[in-house]
Amino acid sequence: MSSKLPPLSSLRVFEAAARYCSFTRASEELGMTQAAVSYQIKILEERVGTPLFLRRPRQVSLTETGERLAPVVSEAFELLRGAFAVAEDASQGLLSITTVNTFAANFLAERIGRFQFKYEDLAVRLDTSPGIIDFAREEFDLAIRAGRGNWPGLETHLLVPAEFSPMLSPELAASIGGIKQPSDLLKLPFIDPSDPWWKIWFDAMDTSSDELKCKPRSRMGTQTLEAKAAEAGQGVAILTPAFYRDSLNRGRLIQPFERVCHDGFGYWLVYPKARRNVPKIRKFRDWILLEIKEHYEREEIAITERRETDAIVY
Amino acid sequence: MSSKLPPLSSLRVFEAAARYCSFTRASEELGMTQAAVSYQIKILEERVGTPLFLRRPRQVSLTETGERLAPVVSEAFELLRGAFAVAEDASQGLLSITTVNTFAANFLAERIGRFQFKYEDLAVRLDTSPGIIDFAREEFDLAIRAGRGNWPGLETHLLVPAEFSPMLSPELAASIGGIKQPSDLLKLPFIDPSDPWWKIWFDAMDTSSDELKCKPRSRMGTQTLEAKAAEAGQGVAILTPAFYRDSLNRGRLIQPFERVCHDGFGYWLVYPKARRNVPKIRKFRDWILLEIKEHYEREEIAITERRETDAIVY
DNA sequence: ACTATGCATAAGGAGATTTAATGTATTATG
DNA sequence: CATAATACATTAAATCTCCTTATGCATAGT
Repeated sequence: MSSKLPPLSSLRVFEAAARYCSFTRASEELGMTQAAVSYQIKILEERVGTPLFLRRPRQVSLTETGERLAPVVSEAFELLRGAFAVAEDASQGLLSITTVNTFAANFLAERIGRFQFKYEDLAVRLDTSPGIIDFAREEFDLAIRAGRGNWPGLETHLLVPAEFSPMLSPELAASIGGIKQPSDLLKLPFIDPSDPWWKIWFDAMDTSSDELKCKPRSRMGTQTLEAKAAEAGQGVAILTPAFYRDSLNRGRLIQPFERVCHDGFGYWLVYPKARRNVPKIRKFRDWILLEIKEHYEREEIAITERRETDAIVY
Repeated sequence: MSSKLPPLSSLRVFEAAARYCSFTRASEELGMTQAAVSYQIKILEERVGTPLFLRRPRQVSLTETGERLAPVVSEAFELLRGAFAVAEDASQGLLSITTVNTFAANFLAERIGRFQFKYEDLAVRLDTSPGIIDFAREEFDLAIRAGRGNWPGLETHLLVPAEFSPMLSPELAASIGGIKQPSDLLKLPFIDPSDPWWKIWFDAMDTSSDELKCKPRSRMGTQTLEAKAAEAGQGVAILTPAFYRDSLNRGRLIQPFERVCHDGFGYWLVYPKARRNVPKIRKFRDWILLEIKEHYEREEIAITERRETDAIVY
């Protein structure tokens, strides 16, 4: 199918040497010594079976064969150069992120616009899917996943620790005269009584929760629906407060107890270690870590404010 | 002017791997191990900054970027393959020879046709020029030159030793009653009395030639004209018998004495040592050496025959 | 469950490539 | 005309790339 190609390294040298008609000049462009150029040309000439350059006194010139070869080699290299320049650009121009739904809905969706505004030449593809992701197997630059952050070979940044605390609508709380102590919650319906987080939280509050039977695994990632149900006053949910600051501030949900628990899980930004310095990856990483930082700074303030308000309400 | 190219060796590997969508298959085509392919692809991916293959369970497939790159890389390599195939063919298809005039006129001209007939796909360019030739500086495959055969870096084959002996037309010989002894020649005009060969020859025959004053350097390469003059009966010339076998056989010239001298000079086939195995060079070398061999075999016979004839004439 | 297939990785080494130093030839210069 | 400057060739030694061997891991097929 294909006659064997000459050594490719010698071709690159030939291309440059032919352009300049000078081994010395070519060696400068290629960042090597003149001796190396001379050597490579010799290799190529031996391979082709005929001289490619005529050694004139103070310059070399192409032989007939060299003259025919040079433009084709140049063209081929131009093709490659073009293709790779585009490929590198293109690969830098699209940032594809896969994220678990909870994080997308409660944090990323409302902020990603700012990222796109800041980096206008960077298109963002946002994919929402659960489960783990194998970067060797799927075309994503970044992933946001829930877990403990122990993924080998991947760079990880904790975005939001999966803290949790019971939440409910103010109306539901008022229906039983307010929530004064943890056991009050047990008078109300639970939106997902099987969530293991309940036990952890009640244990931390030294309150028995035997009547709830927990599932073995937490179901992080489905908080969005539970939150909607809680807002609608259908019961008490155990949620990650950081994701619902807005609802709390607007009074659509209340978090009756400051106490948050957490089980070591969290939402992580992950990507292959080897790609940590790819520009678009760096851009997103730096941006989101700053957003997170600011978010928590504002949350500090919000909590203090609510505490004061709550003191009035209850 | 040009963004740097990725390592070219990795491109060749990529091209094959993309064609097969299989590292193993590619490694077979390329004659290397699967590990080597894997390594090269990794290099390239790191260089481009993005994966080019998705590692699916039992096969790899191209990523979007890989998909865009593959056809361009293939095209570039196809270009190169084509160009070099042609160049190699072309460089094999034209044999260019530079030769000194004497040899061309007296030996090569009448035989080169047979070479061209034997190798019809080989065009021959015959250049007649004196002086030395620098293969690094001029586009010739072969040269035929007069000298002592001591050219460093060049492969040399002695074609015809520059032997010499006086020759003249039979008519001129008859005009003084035949040539019985060397001194008889001195009674006749010399076509080029300054040729240093005269002295060597007369010395070898123990005959004084003081009346001739020789130039310091022989003038090999201009024999053709002297021979013509001798045939026309204008005088005695000192010539290389091997070149005038035909004239001798036809009786247009006679060589009165068997004794030939030589001064170490000769006609040589020369070419760069490094190119000794280039097919067209090998073809010509083998062909001409055989022609020479046959020429001398026939000359042996001719000399014997002439000797018998001469015995009758004189 | 077991085998076969396909890719990844690590270590080691052969060979290719590059450099540094030097030589040769030619042109330019004082 | 001698000298300096330019450009390429050549050599040996150092370096580094690339390849192989050996091994591991995951998946698909039996």
